[in-house]
Amino acid sequence: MAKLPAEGTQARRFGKTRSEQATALLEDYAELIADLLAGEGEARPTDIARRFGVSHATAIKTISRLKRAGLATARPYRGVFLTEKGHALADRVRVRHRLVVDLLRALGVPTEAAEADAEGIEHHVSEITLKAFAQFLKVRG
Amino acid sequence: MAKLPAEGTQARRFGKTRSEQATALLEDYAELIADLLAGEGEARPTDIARRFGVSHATAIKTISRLKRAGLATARPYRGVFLTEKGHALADRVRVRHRLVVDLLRALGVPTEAAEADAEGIEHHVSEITLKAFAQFLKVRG
DNA sequence: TAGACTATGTAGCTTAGGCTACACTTTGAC
DNA sequence: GTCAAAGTGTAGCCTAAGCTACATAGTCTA
Repeated sequence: MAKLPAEGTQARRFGKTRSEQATALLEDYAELIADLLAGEGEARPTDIARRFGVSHATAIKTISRLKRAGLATARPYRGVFLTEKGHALADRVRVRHRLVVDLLRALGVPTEAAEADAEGIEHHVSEITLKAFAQFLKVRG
Repeated sequence: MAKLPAEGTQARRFGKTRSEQATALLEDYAELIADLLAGEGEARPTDIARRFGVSHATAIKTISRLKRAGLATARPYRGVFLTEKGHALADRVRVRHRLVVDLLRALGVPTEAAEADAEGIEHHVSEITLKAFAQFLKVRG
């Protein structure tokens, strides 16, 4: 913020409302599930929970939200799968993640830190900023 | 994420836990309150609510959390003030925000978008990444 | 000084994301 | 085929962040 918007400007670009934060989590889940499906052939709640460092109950609850959002399907004891919409989201997220990590590394951030920070940053990068990142990486080689 | 951590790696660098998100909001509040105090001489709940685009009730509740966290003081109908700790936090946040915005602009992101994205990004930038940003800006002039 | 308007505060509801505790399936080893 | 271990699911709790509705306090003007 730093600069006070003039009276009445109705500043609204603040700290990512609840729903935006919720979306970020669904994005992470979609991405991880896609990775698990690609790498292991299946995505089980317990694995998901372990990777995120949360309890399996928490993972299951979030998976329910994924289902409600039309991003995933799951049958009891049969693992989680992504819908077409879920796969599309995962793909977009993966690309974006890659770009953010590459940019950070290009700026001299060590790989470890770049990967870690990208997890948080990526959800807040707009399309226009993403374009700028890509352009910078291209020009800079 | 993209790369699956080897079995047992206990990947934990994920989507900013609840408490980290909560911290981000307190940071935003501290920064805004500091701005209001500096610019207007006082920080009233209604102004804070308006700037964040939330109801005054929500703002008051968050102000209570600031108090509990030892970042602010407030007496009924007498506005909000920052403790020393709160001021220190606000200063750190301001510096970090500036750096992120400057970096984005240096990468070619338009000012508007840079300001907007920085609001979300800044809370996820580690010290080491911040250093890299500063270094890049210095070198690049 | 009385009202009226604005600001402030409180209560109670919702959703999200976390947890633990407990119950029920599957699976794999005898 | 049984049984134990591992995985899965459910219930119920907590905090945070949002809301609306309502009640109370300050302030300003006629």
